[in-house]
Amino acid sequence: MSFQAPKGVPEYYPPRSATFLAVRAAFAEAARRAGYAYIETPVFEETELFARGVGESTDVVTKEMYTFADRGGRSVTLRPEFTAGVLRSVLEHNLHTGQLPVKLWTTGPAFRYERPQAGRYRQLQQFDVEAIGTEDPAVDAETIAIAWEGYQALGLTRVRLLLNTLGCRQCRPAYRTALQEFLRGLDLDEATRERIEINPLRVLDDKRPEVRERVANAPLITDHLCASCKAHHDRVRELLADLGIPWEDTPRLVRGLDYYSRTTYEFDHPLLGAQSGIGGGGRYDGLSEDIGGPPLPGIGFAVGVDRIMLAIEAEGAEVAVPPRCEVYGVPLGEVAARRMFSLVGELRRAGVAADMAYGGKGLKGAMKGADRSGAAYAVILGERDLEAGTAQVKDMAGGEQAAVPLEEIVETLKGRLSR
RNA sequence: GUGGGUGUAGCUCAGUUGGCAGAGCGCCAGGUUGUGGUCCUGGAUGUCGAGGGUUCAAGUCCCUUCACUCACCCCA
Repeated sequence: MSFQAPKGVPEYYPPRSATFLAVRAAFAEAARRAGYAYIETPVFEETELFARGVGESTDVVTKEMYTFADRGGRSVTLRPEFTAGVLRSVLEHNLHTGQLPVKLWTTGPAFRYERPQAGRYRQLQQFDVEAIGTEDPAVDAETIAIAWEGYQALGLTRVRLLLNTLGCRQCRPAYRTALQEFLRGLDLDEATRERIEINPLRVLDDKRPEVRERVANAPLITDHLCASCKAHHDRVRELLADLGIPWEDTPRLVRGLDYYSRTTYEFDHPLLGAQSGIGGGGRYDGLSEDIGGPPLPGIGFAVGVDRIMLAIEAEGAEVAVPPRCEVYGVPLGEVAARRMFSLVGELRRAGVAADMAYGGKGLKGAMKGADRSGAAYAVILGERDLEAGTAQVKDMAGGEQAAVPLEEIVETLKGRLSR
């Protein structure tokens, strides 16, 4: 076969795909319980939305977007993240004119044209939560708690929450100037010197040891916060403490998208290698105005489903998945196969996960299928059984087998499975 | 965009100074014609990534190319 999946696009197929769905379900359940409703937004949007929403100076916009002209000549872009599209949809459909905050979740693929590596893909799967229309720090803590609950539900024990604040339009400019003045005095390479002028905060986040050393004494945002940002940040931390969620104050944590303000956070996993961020989010109080909307504060996060899969596998966490098959039918001969087909249908309508051997397999092959299906029970139906009006119900784990009248099979199996 | 590593069976990988293409797992069949797993026996499957070169002879050496992968950068 000469075709292969596009570069940097992970695929999930059985049995791993069951875990993929379970990851989404764990976060969806946490969001639902917190009063968040589902929103479905487009996978692509007008290019301009992302350019203005994500920020012209970000790497995501300048070199990572999947942008193309459609047949009508419009420039469209596959979403590199969710927030801009969700906010656009909220504004377009006037969801913000009702009671606030508007609390939403969504999930699906996002796209960034990057060189792939472990945990970094060109098509990445995210689970996204947004709370739009309030500055209440309780909602900052609530979104963090939803992500935290998701990780807990999946059995992940090594997740770290890194917390920071980036200040607001009042206090950040002065800090930014102070930081730039400090950084300009350092001996740094060309690319880094350019970043000092474009986005100086990101220099703090550099991974190279020699750079880390040089910026060790850089001024920190936490020393330059205005009174309201400081109060906001303190309250978020108090509420996290109330919920029993542990965090690490990380004053150097910077996020790559321009719209963040005040609360920013990242979830990190120590077993993942270079791409260790398994989720991240923050407040975006100016974003609505950036894309032409009214003043409308918001906060949200996205978690990376691909990286969570890697974290689950790295930790060896056992994620519960629903059974694929509880009862497996083993028919012998064509007449029995036809009867078995309707019996399997009855079982399914009764809520039992049921499958059967197809293709006229022999007993041995069909039993092998029963074994591999993971079913707790096999139902064997041959000519002798048909004549007697019964089928053999076999307990796959113990091996015991007994004849059960065909009319009683569904009830018998439902009873045994519920134990 | 920059740098490193790796391409051999469905999967994970051995393959010596250049000399018959291999193992484990998986798959199929039989042992057991109405019974799976465990066990035993047997079997099938290869463009050695691709193209070119050196050589009596290339999986092995040389060149080119493609793919995958890890890291920088950046981010979920």
